[in-house]
Amino acid sequence: MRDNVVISKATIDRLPIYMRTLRLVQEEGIEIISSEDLGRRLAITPEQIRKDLASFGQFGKKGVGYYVRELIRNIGEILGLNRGWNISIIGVGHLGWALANYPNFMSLGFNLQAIFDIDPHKVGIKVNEVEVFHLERLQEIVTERNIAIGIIAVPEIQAQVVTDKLVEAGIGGIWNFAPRRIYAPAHIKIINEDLSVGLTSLSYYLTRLIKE
Amino acid sequence: MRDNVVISKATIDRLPIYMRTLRLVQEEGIEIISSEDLGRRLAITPEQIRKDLASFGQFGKKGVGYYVRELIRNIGEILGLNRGWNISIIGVGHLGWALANYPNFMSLGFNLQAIFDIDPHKVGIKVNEVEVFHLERLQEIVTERNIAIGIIAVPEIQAQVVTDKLVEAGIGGIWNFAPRRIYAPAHIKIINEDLSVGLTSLSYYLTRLIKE
DNA sequence: TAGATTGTTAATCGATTAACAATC
DNA sequence: TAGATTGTTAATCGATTAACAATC
Repeated sequence: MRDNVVISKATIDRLPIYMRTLRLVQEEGIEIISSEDLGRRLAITPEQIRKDLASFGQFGKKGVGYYVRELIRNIGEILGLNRGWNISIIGVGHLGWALANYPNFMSLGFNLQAIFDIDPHKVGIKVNEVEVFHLERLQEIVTERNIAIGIIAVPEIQAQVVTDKLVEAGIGGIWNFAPRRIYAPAHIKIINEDLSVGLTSLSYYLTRLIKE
Repeated sequence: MRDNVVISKATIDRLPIYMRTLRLVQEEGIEIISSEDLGRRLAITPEQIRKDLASFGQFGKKGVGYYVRELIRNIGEILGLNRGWNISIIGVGHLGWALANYPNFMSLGFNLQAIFDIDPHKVGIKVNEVEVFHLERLQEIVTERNIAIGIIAVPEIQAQVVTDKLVEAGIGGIWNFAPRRIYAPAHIKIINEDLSVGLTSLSYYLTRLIKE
């Protein structure tokens, strides 16, 4: 990455989309793609794509385009997907269960190492071949298995307690599905995934579409 | 809303967050709140909150603040949550199952009216008291029950076929969980919820945190 | 009335789009 | 070489922040 250039969150959020599409492109046997063609597939302007990529380096060839294989490798490198992050899910409710079975995480380079819950009926079972541990053992397992990311899938009311435990256990980042703000020290990166926002904004747009 | 003022997507996406927090505030028995106090709870600047709200009308009282009850009603009105939208889920995999059991939708004013799948083992069962119908009956049930929103929770490969059926059935909006772009006529509102984006961007930030 | 807080206008900041020189 | 397409700089657009008059 270029020195002292801050990359916008908007750019970071587009990189996974580029990655996903480039993989499809690769499966189609296409070896070189222009920003024009990629943009058409993504409904993103070619200028935007070139700008995003150029903020990390020169990945394309003028007059030619981008080598798909190489670009996938480069974006993977930028996103740190080749690091094989170990992750864990806290909470085996419906959502935790679904996340544990989400097929795309592994193909992106994440390894689900452990699941935690406090329900004695759940502790000890396996979900998608991953063991469910009692939350008491969080610190121990996180250290032992070098887990960097905690996914919070517990009820809202327990989200902060779990956050505190994750921080104490030395986690680096949290992906929070509880619909509330959680507090953690500044060096912990938090991504909030509030499912009610999407549906509610849909309601907003439909109201306007149908009213007018 | 003020005439010919386009409201930014960023503003729309903050309204559900305001709503959620105002409800908590209300439960605490607080009747009046200033943009300052609300901002502190949300980690959003008070100016931002006032600007967002002011784009829809004058909901506050100068020198006083916002009446919580009234503001909740007003935001609900703006978002169209009082319309009692009928919604449906397509696909009873792990994710569809989790969404059918998501507790927050109903409290936001959405009624899950039907679930669809093609698996004969799933057709006829009930998930969270809602019946699973065969996808063949989509058109019929959508019309009959006045369903406005379809939630796509099918595998990637089937997302476009399901989209086409939803459009044909006369749905107004689609909430898409399949990690790919779906195509629909311009009058259909689509919200994409790509779960891999959040985790991948977390990987990006951790890479930088841990490297430097 | 005095203090507090909104709503709005102006200033700043950031992100996207346009244009084009560089070059494969 | 001629055509194509990147990478980068400049122009535009949009969103956030600052400032303050209005007023409860």
